Amino acid sequence: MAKIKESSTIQENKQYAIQKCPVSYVMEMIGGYWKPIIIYHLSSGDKRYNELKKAIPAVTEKMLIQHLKQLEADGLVVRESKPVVPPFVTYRLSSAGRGMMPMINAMAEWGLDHMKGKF
Amino acid sequence: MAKIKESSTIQENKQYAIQKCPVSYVMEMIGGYWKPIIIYHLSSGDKRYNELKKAIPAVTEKMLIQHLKQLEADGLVVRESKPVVPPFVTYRLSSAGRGMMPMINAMAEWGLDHMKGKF
DNA sequence: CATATCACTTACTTTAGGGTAAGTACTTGT
DNA sequence: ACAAGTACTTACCCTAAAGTAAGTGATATG
Repeated sequence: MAKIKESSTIQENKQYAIQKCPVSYVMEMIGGYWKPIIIYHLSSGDKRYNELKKAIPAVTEKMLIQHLKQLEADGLVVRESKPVVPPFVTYRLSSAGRGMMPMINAMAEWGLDHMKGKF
Repeated sequence: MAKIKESSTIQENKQYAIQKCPVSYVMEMIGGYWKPIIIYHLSSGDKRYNELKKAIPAVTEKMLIQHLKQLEADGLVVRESKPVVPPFVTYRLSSAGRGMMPMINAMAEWGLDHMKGKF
């Protein structure tokens, strides 16, 4: 996975933000272009890798798998693979992942309100 | 302000995400490293430019002003300047900005819970 | 008359994230 | 023997976001 140069100011500032600010911490976890969309698709139930791929046609395989790995590493998503050929892999939200649904809904609600010009 | 090459796939995908997904839309607005921190400092009342600068020592002036301009352009923050010398400029949350506090609080709550290992 | 204050600007560099395209392993079906 | 299906990997390139450092304008103050 992409190497990071942990001596850069960018990294230092990011760490600072993530540690000082729980909101930055959240955004670090769900901040990729495709992550909210992946989470949305998983919120309605487990999906196989290929199902996600078809559900989100614009995403490339590299990005899809990269985001899935990150979500898994952050404990938001659980990956389950059956040792068969062809492979059978399913992804689903962990309890932490499901636990963020109220937050996600709050975000979506504000977003929709703001789009519509409320406030 | 930074020019964007709107013909790139990155831009297309971003537009797709922002339009399809209200959560991505929200993150586009509050997704800079410093934006949540700026919003946090403004949530307790108006601040002068210099007060923000002092309150967030690690941010550079370029980033601070850039994020403030974006927040203003997105209607989250209001800028008020008195035509005096030296300048006297204050920033405060707009009603839309204040309207996102419940959402921000939901995010912070989940973030803190997750940091502490809840779920 | 030089320096300080405030709120920015501007030109340039670096880096992390995203994108493209091709390849891998393993087995079943034709 | 060859293609098809599934779930990835890998190597390389491009762009937008972030950072660095210096400069601007208008006035007041010593």
